Amino acid sequence: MEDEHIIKKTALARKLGAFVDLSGAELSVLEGLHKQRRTFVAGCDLVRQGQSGQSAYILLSGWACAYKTLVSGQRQIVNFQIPGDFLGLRSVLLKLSDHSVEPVSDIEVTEVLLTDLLTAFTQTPRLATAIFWAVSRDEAMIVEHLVDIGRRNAAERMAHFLLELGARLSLVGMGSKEGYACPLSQYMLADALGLSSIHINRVLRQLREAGMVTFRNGFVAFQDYDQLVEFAEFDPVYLDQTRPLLPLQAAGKVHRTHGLASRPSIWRAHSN
Amino acid sequence: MEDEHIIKKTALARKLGAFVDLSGAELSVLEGLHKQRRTFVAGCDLVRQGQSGQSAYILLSGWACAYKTLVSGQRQIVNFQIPGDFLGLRSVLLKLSDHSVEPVSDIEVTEVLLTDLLTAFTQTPRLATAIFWAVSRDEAMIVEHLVDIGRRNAAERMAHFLLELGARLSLVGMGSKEGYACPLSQYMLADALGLSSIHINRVLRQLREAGMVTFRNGFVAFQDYDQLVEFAEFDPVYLDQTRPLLPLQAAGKVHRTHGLASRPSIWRAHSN
DNA sequence: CGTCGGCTTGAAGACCTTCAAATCAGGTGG
DNA sequence: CCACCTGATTTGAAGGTCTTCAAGCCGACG
Repeated sequence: MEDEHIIKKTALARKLGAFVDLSGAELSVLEGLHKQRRTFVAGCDLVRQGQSGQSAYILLSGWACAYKTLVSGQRQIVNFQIPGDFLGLRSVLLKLSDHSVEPVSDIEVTEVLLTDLLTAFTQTPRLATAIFWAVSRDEAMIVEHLVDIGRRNAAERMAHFLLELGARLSLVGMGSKEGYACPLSQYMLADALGLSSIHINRVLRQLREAGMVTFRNGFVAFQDYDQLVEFAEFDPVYLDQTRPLLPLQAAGKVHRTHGLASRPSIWRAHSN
Repeated sequence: MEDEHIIKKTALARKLGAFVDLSGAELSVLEGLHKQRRTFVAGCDLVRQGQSGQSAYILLSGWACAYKTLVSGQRQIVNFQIPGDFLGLRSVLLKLSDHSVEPVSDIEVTEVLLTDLLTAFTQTPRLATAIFWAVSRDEAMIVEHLVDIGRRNAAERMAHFLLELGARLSLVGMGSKEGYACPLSQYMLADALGLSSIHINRVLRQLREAGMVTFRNGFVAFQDYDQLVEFAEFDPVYLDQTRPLLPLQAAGKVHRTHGLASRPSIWRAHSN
């Protein structure tokens, strides 16, 4: 149990460690943020859209997702959280939470209080910076998700999504270039990617038959990682993981995008 | 000129004032964040995707947008900024900026330094909270944008978008329930809403002929505000403006969503 | 052994895109 | 002053991507 505790702590610390090396003192302040430990069952919301006074959590084990529902009953999954991620952080400052958070599998979390967070910021500036970085990175992932849905077709979208998850999981030691365990159903993928579950199924088959990636029995297996990266135009800069966590051969190629934004805007005009 | 300066300052202060009443001392710290004042011409990027060491700004006048470009040359506009909004805040903590920021019209900004921001946080906790709120609200808008693109059809998406802009502009005194001046071209709307510019045109006509809203000659005119709100399922909670800034008759109706998320998850299962 | 949730497949149709081209307003130079 | 040019808007027609409807399959579980 104590041993397990140490392992859990590593997820967030390891993630933040990718940004700054944290001292022992900073690590113990980080540890101090973890208050009450709680468990939630899959499908039972932690945070509810439209309610006030929600609290934030740090995810220790399992997967969760943030989503919004429309009056029509449709829902859109905004992002998925894996161990080491914050849950519901945005909703603590809004009078009413703008979204819900639901465990995908059974999860363990620790509650984190806004006041503790604010005092920690004044005490340990480097930790504060690291947490700001984590929040910015979360936002960058939502933005990339927006690009996914707005400008990529179903297959590219799926490919990009699976690659991003792989990269994130690798950072906390839960995945590799080979693949990872993934508890998501095709219905969840549909709600996340803005597609119908039927089309999700077809797209997965398409990627499998193309020999790029297989998603079956709760496991994502990359068959041709590099081809998939090229197909999805996956450029992990927005994940801000300096040293390529997956030792990519294609590292040089992957970064070809960087100069692109400095093209004169003529290049973009009237593109659609 | 000095008079103009006071007016500009009000945009951010007025926005934050919607969340907490700021004291004179806090307002002067806020004022102290404004460093060098700069001007940018429409179409000339302030922040460039893939570059490092970017700075953040506060927008004083004019409109800007944040966007990402794909290697295929397509682009996705993530959000639009109006006076009182931060520009490029997310990119200051990431080693490489994940997005670009471009002025839609000629704009005036003040640069804001990360170090100033951090020290201001330790000095004036209430101001810190107000700025966290503003950042959370910006994120909530991006999330709602994600829902727009993922789960609403073209007409609903456009309607929702125009209503959100109206609500935001009203908060800084640049719009009302009647309408507002809007410098966006149909190409920009297309890049923002994940549609083709041709379809944008058709959808605008559709909404105009339905008697709900007219967008012509750089001006958005709401013809039937309430009908548009209902059509778009526009629920401004995520903008977190407690007192309804536009005095809606439909206020009671608009908030009917709140209880929705507490439905058992059976209601959502297999919805698509 | 029957049922239930999740996955798979087919066929028809809706929504949106692409291609193509016309109109219109503003600005520029002859 | 007017012809010309450029960029933004508008409209039509054909086609593709994805959705919806419908139904069969499979493994898990009581």
